[in-house]
Amino acid sequence: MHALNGVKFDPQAGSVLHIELARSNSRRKRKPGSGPYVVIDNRIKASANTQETSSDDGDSDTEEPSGAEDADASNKDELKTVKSDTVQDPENSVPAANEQLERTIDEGAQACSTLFIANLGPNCTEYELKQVLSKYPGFNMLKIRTKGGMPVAFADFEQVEQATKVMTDLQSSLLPSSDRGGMHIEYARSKMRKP
DNA sequence: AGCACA
Repeated sequence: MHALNGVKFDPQAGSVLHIELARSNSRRKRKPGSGPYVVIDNRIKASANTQETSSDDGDSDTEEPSGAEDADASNKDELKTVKSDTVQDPENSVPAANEQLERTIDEGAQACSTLFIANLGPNCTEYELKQVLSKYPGFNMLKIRTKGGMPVAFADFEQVEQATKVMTDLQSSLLPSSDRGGMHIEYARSKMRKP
């Protein structure tokens, strides 16, 4: 099949590559060993290909008296090198100095009163983590969620500074249940962000 | 790197 296609079309036409790829894709559509049900799909693809190839078919057209078929440049595909010379930086303008009272270790995250704790041990319990966090002032509540893999925790505090204190203090610290290194603490991701 | 509840 593919050999016939390559011979039939002239290499000067840029559409050859496109047609060959389409036919090869239709061939790959056949699922090996799937059974006779695939025949319907093959028919549909074959009819579609016939319609596509009929337009570029090399039949001699006597309908047009001018006969300027060679001058038709629709099939010519010139290789154009697309260059983006001017790179516009979208965030070039710095609006103002950040008025953050707290110097955040992770500058990318927005400070908030809820901490996101990850890199916990596989069997880290909420009780164990709560015992550590409850030593700090302003501790509100703790939730542990186990989504398939490793558990993650959310610790909420009264004030942002209190959460920051806990984050900087317990950062990379090991729990008795930790076996994958110290826990990783960030500010919890909030839907409310500065525009 | 991995971000849920209300």
